[in-house]
Amino acid sequence: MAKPRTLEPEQWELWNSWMQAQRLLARELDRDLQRDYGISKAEFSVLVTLHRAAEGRLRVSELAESLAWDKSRVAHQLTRMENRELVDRTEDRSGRRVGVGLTAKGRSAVENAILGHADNIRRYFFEALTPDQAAAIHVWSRRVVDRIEARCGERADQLDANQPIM
Amino acid sequence: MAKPRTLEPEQWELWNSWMQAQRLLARELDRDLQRDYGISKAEFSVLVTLHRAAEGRLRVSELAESLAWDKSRVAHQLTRMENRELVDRTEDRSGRRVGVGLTAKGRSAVENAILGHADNIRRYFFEALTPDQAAAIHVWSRRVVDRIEARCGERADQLDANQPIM
DNA sequence: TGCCTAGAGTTGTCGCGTCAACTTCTGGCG
DNA sequence: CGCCAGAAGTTGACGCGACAACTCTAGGCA
Repeated sequence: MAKPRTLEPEQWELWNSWMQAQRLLARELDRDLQRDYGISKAEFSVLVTLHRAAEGRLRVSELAESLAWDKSRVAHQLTRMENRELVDRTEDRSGRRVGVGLTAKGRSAVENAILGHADNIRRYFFEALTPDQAAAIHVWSRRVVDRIEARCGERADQLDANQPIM
Repeated sequence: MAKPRTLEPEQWELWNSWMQAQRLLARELDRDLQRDYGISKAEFSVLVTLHRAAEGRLRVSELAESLAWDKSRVAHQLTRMENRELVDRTEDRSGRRVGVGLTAKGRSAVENAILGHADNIRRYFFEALTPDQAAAIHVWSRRVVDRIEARCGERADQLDANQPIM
């Protein structure tokens, strides 16, 4: 018996409902954050990371590392957020950008949003979950991440798992 | 004891690894599809849906229904894919667009991609999964979808779960 | 007949995310 | 010192996804 060349129907069923769950969940959390606090989940991720940085000010590369985001993604996100005055970038005397911090507006946004967002995660994610389901998902998630990062390793990529938040 | 206002550390841990798994998985599948078959997962979804439609030709609204996508999303996707000559739109005599079908190029792309994609799903998703984890995830996914769709129902939205594929 | 509403489909705009290319700085080594 | 590799950061281009606004048409009904 060679490996089956396609998935079994019940595997497709699982795959589809998982994809669906994942998509709806992300969309719902994003919408709620937008509606209730006026920020997106990408913005929220950046704001939280800055907020819990001890010094309150990070370099782009530290943000990228901490979020496990590509540095160019961080740069684009920061220019959008700088336009919205949620963060500010500081420059050294030569004009080189060298640090990112919260503005007053950014700080209050994240401090307002964080509890509501946690509530939403609990409501949509955890309240649909029994403890053994939680355990199963946790084990499996880590294994998926490990396997993919192992494959990335073959390509000499590096992605430290750190704190993705969203 | 009121409800806790934030998540427990182990809940954050689970949440983070789940989000991470979900993101890496989607990205990896997308990259593989792109590299091996030259199509994105959005394109793949559309092609598969058209491919398994009995008549081989669908209306935009049927595609949207079947994919559980917004109709405007479908329209945008189709114009990109029409430019790449993966699909073609047929018009009635008044020039109104009235049907979408596969081109020869689209058909061969999807027929090549489908087995490889199923393999990738198996490799990344199912091989990291024990049967009881699979069951747990399946139950939970459906519950998440139900809960969110119930909430959407309150807003008089409709989203028939049908066949999301990716 | 003429109106009028509901649905189908498109378009524009914007934020997110990836990739590749580019500049500028920095540190090491001859 | 001068050079050069590599890291830090930005930019541009492009596809994806959501939302709102628009056109057009078919069907119903006076």
